[in-house]
Amino acid sequence: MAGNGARGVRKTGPSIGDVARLAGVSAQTVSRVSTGREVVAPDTRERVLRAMEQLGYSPNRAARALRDGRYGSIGLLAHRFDRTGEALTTDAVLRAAEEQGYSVSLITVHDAESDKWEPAARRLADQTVDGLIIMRAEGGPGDSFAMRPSMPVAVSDSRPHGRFPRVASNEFGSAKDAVWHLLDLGHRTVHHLGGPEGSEPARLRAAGWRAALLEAGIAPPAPILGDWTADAGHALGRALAEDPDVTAVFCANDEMALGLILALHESGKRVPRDVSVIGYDGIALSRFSVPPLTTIQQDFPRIGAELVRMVLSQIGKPRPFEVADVVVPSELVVRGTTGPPPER
Amino acid sequence: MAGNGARGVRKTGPSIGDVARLAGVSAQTVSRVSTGREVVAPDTRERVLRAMEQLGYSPNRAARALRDGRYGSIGLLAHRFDRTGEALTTDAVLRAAEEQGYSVSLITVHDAESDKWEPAARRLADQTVDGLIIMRAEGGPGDSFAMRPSMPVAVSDSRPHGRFPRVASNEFGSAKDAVWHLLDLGHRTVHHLGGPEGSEPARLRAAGWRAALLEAGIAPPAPILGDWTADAGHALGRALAEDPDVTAVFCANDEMALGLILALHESGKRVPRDVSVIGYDGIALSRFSVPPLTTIQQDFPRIGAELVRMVLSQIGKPRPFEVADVVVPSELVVRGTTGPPPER
DNA sequence: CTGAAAGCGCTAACAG
DNA sequence: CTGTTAGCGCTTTCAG
Repeated sequence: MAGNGARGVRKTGPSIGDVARLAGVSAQTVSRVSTGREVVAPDTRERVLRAMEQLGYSPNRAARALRDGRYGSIGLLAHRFDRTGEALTTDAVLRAAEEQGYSVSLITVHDAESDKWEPAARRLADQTVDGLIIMRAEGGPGDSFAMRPSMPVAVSDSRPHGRFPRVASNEFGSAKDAVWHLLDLGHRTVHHLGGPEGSEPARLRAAGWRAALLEAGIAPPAPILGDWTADAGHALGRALAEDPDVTAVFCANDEMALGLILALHESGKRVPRDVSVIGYDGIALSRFSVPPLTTIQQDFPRIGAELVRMVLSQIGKPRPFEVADVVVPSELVVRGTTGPPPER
Repeated sequence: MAGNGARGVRKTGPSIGDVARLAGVSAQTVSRVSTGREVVAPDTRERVLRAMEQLGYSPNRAARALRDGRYGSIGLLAHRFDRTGEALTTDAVLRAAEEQGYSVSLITVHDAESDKWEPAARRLADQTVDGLIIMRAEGGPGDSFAMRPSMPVAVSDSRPHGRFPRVASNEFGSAKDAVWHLLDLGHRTVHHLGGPEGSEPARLRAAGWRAALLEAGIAPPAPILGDWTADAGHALGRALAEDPDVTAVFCANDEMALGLILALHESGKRVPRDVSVIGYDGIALSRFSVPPLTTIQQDFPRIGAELVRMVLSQIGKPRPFEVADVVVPSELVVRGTTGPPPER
């Protein structure tokens, strides 16, 4: 037979046609049973179900996606998924997505350098997703961020480009609250153990810290910048621990705060008697450090839910989307690592 | 025109045909440029690329998946993704998968009850994945676990059903090592703060604890069972903290250990002077507790990589698969929470 | 209530 | 080097 084409095509498993053949009906009838969207005679239905069972049939989702023009899946993009903030947001996104019948695909961008974002975005546009959530996009996405133009996007914790709707928490205000809490306790200044350059949350938290000090008429000391890890908090914390002027430190996240606390202990300083420490995020373990950590509690479940809502609300709608940002409140939780400064 | 069919079909974006039309070539030539698997004349190539750029074309993956019979994606199934162990494994799986050109789809089973596993599995068989990794499958999958028969599966930390290849760490042996470390320090017995019933890792860790005590001729005290959270460790730890016979506790994970340590502090007990504590997992924060936690360090990156390797090695191969289990070593890391028992 | 046809977008094979 | 053809599996429309 000449030019019969389509050689090399691979079959996945039993198809709707196989079931139809076995049940002695047409493929459409199998489809009707499968989707349940149309009426089928009870005995026909039975026969089809038995055939499905027997063959271990399950519908081919690629075919369905091709036909429907949608995948039923959203992509979640981040540098990594093993840090607490990302893990909590991921879990929340997953739950919210599943509630809406969507699955979640993970995509990493290995490096914070913005040149690496473009290939990632290209891979992404290729991805089998109907929408995209960009989580904690440090260093990116830059303006070169190429994206399938019709792809719905929601962004968390990133620089506003005016291009994508964002979910953010009131980091600036919460950071100010944290610093004011320390000033109200009587500290003459507050040091800052910040997040890395290029990170938008790090920038906002530092800005809030600086603003509170300036409001109080205090010249902000030079901040120390870490990479969010407890390791960095510990290593950089040594310098802070040796400095007798340091009586209060506002940290950009809980992990660094916990690293700092260990460094303080190793230097013979007591928390909070000698030095007060505040973290940021409210990770589960912050409640169980010794003493329990005073921190800014973020509402990760709500952040995840809002991100999903934002992306899904864009699907099928024509651009321009409504790009209103959503602010999810976060608030200071005073626990055991903050107190008045030591008496001179 | 009669019976022309296919109404209601949705287009996703610019297709290969649109590009072909604009560039004045055939669809196949566009495909050739897109895949790069065949030679195309340089000027034709240029024209096609320009057309792609202009239309914002990116290939429709559903169509490609349908044709190729593969999705380029693996599914990762768990109860939750926000706990440290899961988050670390997830991150490792993602990296390993990406290295092999696969993306990762997350699927949750909300409840540990095994009746909930079946719908999840059904959803899964439907999923656009070429293989499946089941991570920390507490309470399941039971024998009723229905699965597309040809679906490659790898399982972590679960009961061996002899049906799926597994990646496991030597939990029994490591737990024994931990308990022997405490006995060697002079403790007369070791208590156990265990994981929930129905969890295979919890069962193995408890078994190792029991075995070590029996080897030493000590009758194991009744274990206390928690749900892996620091909260549980803290709440259940109160009883342990009040019991004067308790001088050493082996905990089934780090979070519970940290909760217990806080409870001990609140009762005025010092760690390790009054009570020694060992955790399990080696989460990042275990190094930074005060004092740093003695624990069993798991090699999460390697576990993730092995899981991916196992699943991918099955793809395209006929059953029965080689179902050899892989054991990833874990080992005791002695830090600051263990010491000799207090003198009487 | 059921069957036939058609096409979503892609690419392997073949024929120029 | 490029075009034609066919079909992966599914579901909507139309005709019976």
